This record gives sequence, C-alpha cells and structure tokens, in this order.
Amino acid sequence: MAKRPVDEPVSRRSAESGENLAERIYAQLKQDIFEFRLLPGDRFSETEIAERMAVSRTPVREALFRLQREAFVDVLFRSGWQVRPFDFNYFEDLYDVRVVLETAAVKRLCEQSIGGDELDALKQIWLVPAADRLSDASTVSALDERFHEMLVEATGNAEMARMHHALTERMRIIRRLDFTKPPRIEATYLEHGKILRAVLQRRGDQAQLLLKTHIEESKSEVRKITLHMLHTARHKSGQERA
Amino acid sequence: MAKRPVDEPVSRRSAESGENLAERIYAQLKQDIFEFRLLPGDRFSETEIAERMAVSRTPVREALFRLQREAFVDVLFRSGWQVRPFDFNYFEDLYDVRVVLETAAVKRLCEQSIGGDELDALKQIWLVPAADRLSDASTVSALDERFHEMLVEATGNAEMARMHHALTERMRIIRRLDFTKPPRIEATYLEHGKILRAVLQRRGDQAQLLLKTHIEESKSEVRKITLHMLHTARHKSGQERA
DNA sequence: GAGTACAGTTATGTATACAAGAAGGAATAC
DNA sequence: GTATTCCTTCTTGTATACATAACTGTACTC
Repeated sequence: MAKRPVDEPVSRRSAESGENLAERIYAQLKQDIFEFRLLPGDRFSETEIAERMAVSRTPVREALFRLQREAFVDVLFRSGWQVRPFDFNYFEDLYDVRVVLETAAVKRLCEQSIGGDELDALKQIWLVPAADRLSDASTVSALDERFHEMLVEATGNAEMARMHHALTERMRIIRRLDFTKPPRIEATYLEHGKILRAVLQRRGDQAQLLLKTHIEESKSEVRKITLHMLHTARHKSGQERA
Repeated sequence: MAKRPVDEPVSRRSAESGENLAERIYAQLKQDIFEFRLLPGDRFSETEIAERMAVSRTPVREALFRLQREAFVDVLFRSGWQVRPFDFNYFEDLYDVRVVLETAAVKRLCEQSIGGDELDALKQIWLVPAADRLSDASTVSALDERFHEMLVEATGNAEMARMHHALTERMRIIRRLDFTKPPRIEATYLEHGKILRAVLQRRGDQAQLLLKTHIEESKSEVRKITLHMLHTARHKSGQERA
C-alpha cells in the first residue's frame, strides 16, 4: 500500500515502529498502564511524557485524548492528567456488558449453526489433554481474552466484535490480576472446555448458562483479590523505578 | 489568516458554548454530517475546515480524530479526509447490536423490577391519547432515540448505557431518514406503547419479542428507503449551498 | 501520439511558540 | 502562630512553522 522509496534514509525509522508517533506513544502508554508502571491515580503532564518519549507534545496529546476516550486516563482542567483510579462499580458494569454480548453471541452461534472456523480454532486450544495445557499466566490470560473475543467474532457481526474488543482492552488491567494463581488457570481450562462443548453441540441454553456463570465467577474473583494485587504491583513497580 | 474570525469574537463564543474549540468543532462537524451539509463520500482537508470555522488546525484535528474513532470520517493517508461512505452492512450490524443490548435491558427490567423512574417518564410520553401525540418528524425522532436509550439506562448499568448512546449517535444519520413519513411515526407510537406496557407488566419474553421485532422493522425499513432519501438530501443540500 | 520524468502544489504529521489560568509557596499583616 | 495576598511556576489549549510524502499537470523524449 505505502509505496517504498528507492532509497530509504529517513523513512526507515517510521516504517520500523508503527508508522506514526502518536500510535506508538498510545501503545506505549497503554502498556505502561497495563503493567503498572503507571498506576491508577498517578498524575503526570504532557511535557513529562513528551520528554520521556523524546517527542513533542503534539503526538502525546493525540495519544492521551484517545486513551481518555477509552477511559484509561482523565484530564484535569489545566492541572495535568491522571491515570483513572480504580472503580469497582465501573468494572462490574463492564463484566455485565460482557455477559450480555457473549451470551447473545453463543445463542446466535447455536441457533444459526455458524462460526465453524472460529470454533475449530478454539477447539485446538481449549479441548486438549491436560498434559498439553499451558501454564504461563500471561499466555493463558491472552488466550482467555481471545477465547471470548472469538466467540463474538464467530457471529460475523463486525461491530459487535469491535465493541467487545474495546471492552476487553478496558478490562485487561484488572483481568490480568486474575490469572496469577494456578487454580484460576485450571478452572479456566475446565470451564472453557465445557462452554465450547455445549456450543459445538448447539445446546444454546446450556452454553449461555455456563458462559454467564463463568464470567460472573471472574467478576467476583476480581473483586476479592484486586486490592491486594494492586498493592503488590505498586510495590514492585516502585522497586523497578528505584 | 485565520487569526480574525469574521462573525463573532472567538473568545466570547468559547466562553458561551462549551469552553473549548475542539469540542465546538466536533459538535459542528457532526451536525454537518447529520444534516447532510457534509455528505457521505465528501472529501475535505483540515485546512479547509479550519478556515471555514476560523480556527487553527489543532482543534480541528482533535475533533476529526474523535469523529474518526466514532466511525463518521476516515483519514486518507496524506490525502485528506472523507465522510465515511454509506455501508448498509455496517448499519445492519449496528441494528443487531441494538437488539442485543436492548432486549437484555428489558429482560433485566422485567426480572428485577427496577427502573421505575425511567419507566414512569416514558409512560408520560408514549402512553398518551392519540390526540396528544406529537407529529413533528424531528421531535418524534429525538423522542424515539430517548425511548430506547432510557430502557437501557433504566437498568442502572452506566457503561452499557454509554455504549448504547454511542450506538445511537452513530445511527442517527440513517435513523432520521426513517421518520419523514407519518405512517412511520404512528407505528412508532403503537409499538412503543405495546413494548412499554409489556415491560410495566413485567412480561419479559413478550417485551423482548416486541422490542426485537420493532427494531428489526426499522432495520428493514431503512434499507428500503435510504438510497432515495439520500439523493433527495444531497440535492437539497446542493441547493442550499448555491 | 503516447509515455515518462519532473517540478509545483497540497495533504497530513510533527515540532515549537504563545496565551491564559490554576496551584502552590513565600512573604507580610495581625 | 495563623490567615491572606501576591507572585512564580507549571499546566493545558491554541496557533503557527516546518518536514515529508503523495498527487497532478506539463513538458520533453521517443
């Protein structure tokens, strides 16, 4: 698409790292939030970010506005920016929206017998012998995200998939904390397997119930463990900085 | 060049309307799209908008990026901006998402007997004698939007309401075209009344079915009439410009 | 006459300059 | 010691300058 110039003196840098600065800074900041280098409640200024990333304020502002729209940060009128503080009600609402979207998706999958490709792909990952299961927390966490996203994608509704993906991104920060303990990973394999089998057998009601229970379990787990995990993360991040 | 606004002092206006320029330009551009002063497929540049609104490119770009994220416009790499062309599959997907969110909402309203205040307010509007009904297309169109939004808001899930509101905004351009004919208005009163009564009687299944049918009817109506309406709107807008 | 090369125009992306207001600290009055 | 006032500093919002690449039309070559 983008035509390559014959010689590449300056355009090499932009080609390497994501086409434009604003995009790169957006991704970097989001990663900083996900990995608790920027903590909920932390305040910072545009200049500060710009200097750290060695760019001007322009792309930084563009990235920040995008993060603001996605509810990761708030701008305080002429008084800097802030990583949005934890709000459990907010996350619980998001979990409920996920229940709505995903149960609607599996209902459609069962009733219309569609999404064969996506379901096959999921089988390869989740319906495997116990010995073949993965155990790395961050890997399983990513697979978990994909499991739920693909259920929605399988319906073929691109806009619903897009909205669900946005939800997933917004919840990642809190969902990661849920995957630090092996029992949680094991339970995930068990429950995803059950849901998947129900969908493959086109048992809509059962699939919906299993899925709803599964998500609401995560929801309650999260509320239990988050405060402690956040403090740990905060501490660890503090050490890394020093 | 853009230093001195022709119509009004820019500082006064910003104090009056919304504190900052980017917000104002965002609203103005969105309105231009809704009212077909900017037509799907139209191309324009940042400078062009900036000069017309008598501001610099900075707030214009901010507004455009927001509109881009909300799927109203596309940026063509170093080749200007474009009002997103009509895509019926896209709008159909949005209608389906609305079905999912709103049926889930009324289900919850019926099962948990919540949202009394919102339902009361809706009663005042939709369950009135035929003589008291409104007939102005744009008024009824706005009330129609609020009807569906309030069903979702009544569940108390702020994030679901926010997502639904975003959907409503994205669909407004096409939904307006649906309300130009009196029969459509009458049908809306009838169907909203039925849905509302079912919800008030906590008959969940019936309410869901009525709502689903109601939305899908709009969806099919829209696909039928849009092309013609769009041409009319394009013509009218051309006359206004000349 | 057709195709290609080249330069001028114009687009967005990025950096920088400037404006206005909020926050915080120091100094002063009591 | 306490409260208040002013001033410095730092913040975001906006305007402008500059960089780079794509498009377009023209002139030239074959």
